Amino acid sequence: MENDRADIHSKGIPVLCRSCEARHRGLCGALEVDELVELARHTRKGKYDTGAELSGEATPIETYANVMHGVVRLTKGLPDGRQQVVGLQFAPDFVGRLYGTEHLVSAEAASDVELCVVPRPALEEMIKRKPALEHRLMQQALRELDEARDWMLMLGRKSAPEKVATFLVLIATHLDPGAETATFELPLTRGGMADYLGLTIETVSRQLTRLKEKRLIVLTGRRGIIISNMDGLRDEAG
Amino acid sequence: MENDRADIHSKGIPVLCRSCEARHRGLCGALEVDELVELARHTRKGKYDTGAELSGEATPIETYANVMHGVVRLTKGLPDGRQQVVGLQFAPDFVGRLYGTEHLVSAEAASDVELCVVPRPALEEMIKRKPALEHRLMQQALRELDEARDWMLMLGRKSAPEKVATFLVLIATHLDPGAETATFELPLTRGGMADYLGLTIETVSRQLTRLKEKRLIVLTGRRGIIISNMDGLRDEAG
DNA sequence: CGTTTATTTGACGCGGTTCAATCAGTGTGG
DNA sequence: CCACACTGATTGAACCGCGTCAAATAAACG
Repeated sequence: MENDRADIHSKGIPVLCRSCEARHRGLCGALEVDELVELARHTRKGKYDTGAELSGEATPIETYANVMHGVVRLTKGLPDGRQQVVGLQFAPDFVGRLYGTEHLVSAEAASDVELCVVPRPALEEMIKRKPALEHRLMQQALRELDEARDWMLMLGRKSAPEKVATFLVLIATHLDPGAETATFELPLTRGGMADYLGLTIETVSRQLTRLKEKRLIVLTGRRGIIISNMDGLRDEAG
Repeated sequence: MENDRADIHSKGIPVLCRSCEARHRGLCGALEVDELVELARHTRKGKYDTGAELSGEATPIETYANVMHGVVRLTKGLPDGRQQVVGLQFAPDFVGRLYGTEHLVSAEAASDVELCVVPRPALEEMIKRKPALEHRLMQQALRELDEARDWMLMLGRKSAPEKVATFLVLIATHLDPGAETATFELPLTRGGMADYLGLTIETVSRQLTRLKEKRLIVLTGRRGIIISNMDGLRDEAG
């Protein structure tokens, strides 16, 4: 219903695109209706269960995608199995290394995920004809670079307590900027957080109980969390 | 002389641009001669001594720049003084956060540096008229993002010995890919390396002497280094 | 040369990993 | 509906890598 109202002038918009955030805030917002139709001829919707691997490190790039729903986790691994999360992509983010020949990261579904998948040549050809597309992708790439650098500061210089607090503030801010309190489900398991923060599962767990004992957060079940004192948490984040 | 030969068909090319790498491998390679002339009307050459601050964190962005000579170090800091290097820019890299409102990193001259400085509006306006410019900048942004993610893996998951070895291999590869031996000056002090690797000066120093005792490298004076066994070093890098 | 600054080296302690055991939540089959 | 297994999370104890503090050494510079 809500969507119908919003799309009242949307005659001709592909069904697939009707409820896709990428059309508004994401990549496809740069397209006119006829261009959207053309691009949509090449795209398909892909559903993936939690944990599914979307693309492996060092495999050839055949498709790009937009996240329609869920969270995609980008990781890099060392030969001995150690791994590091290097990116989290939410709707309507673009996923894939534009102009690359092979994947430099592995992408997996951190939750149940829906993607809008487009073959590499189709998108690249459209970009050539439509610089505004590249402009959008540029904006996202620059934003990701900003995030990556914040993240590097955290990985290189923050202590374990600071890292965990930083992570919680980050997620909470992502959901509702400026709130003093927040209740939500963590998008990652303890192991996922550990890989994100460059810590071990045990250390993450210990830091969470420490914050709990300080009454800054409440842990509800496996994934649930209530941040009861955001400012206090921000102090912990350093 | 060499340059004259290369520029034999370069009638009309601005003096400033004659010997600039950015014209060939960098940003300005996307421009026709007349466009180059136009852009050059807005640019100025800036010289900075080692250690000079080019732009501070959280200051407004008024100019962009291309590195003509030397190395620019990008860092982020924590309130208490801890800092982390988040990027190293060599000629002919572009420096500055395109479309940003304020600097998110601090930029300083890691060596004596020459920049080609262009005011923000001049470049942004030219980009609008010339999508190929944005394409070049996109390529660099994506490359930097790739590097940033490698770096995150290193910061988050590698041990101090691995970090130092990784750094040496990286620099050596940058200078001469595929060589089994290399002699060069380190582009950073011990402190610089520490900030890059997320370590302390002392740890960096200890790891270097450890590699020296393993006969993988030879240290000559303060900055000089000879890598005598690149493969051995690669093993150490994990 | 003497001074200054960068680097090396040593001693020590803490933070975070490792290894191991327990606990809690979720699902399954009897 | 409960017993059981399974996976993820917590907790504890021991270890050790790296940071911290302090002192010695070496290189650069006037």
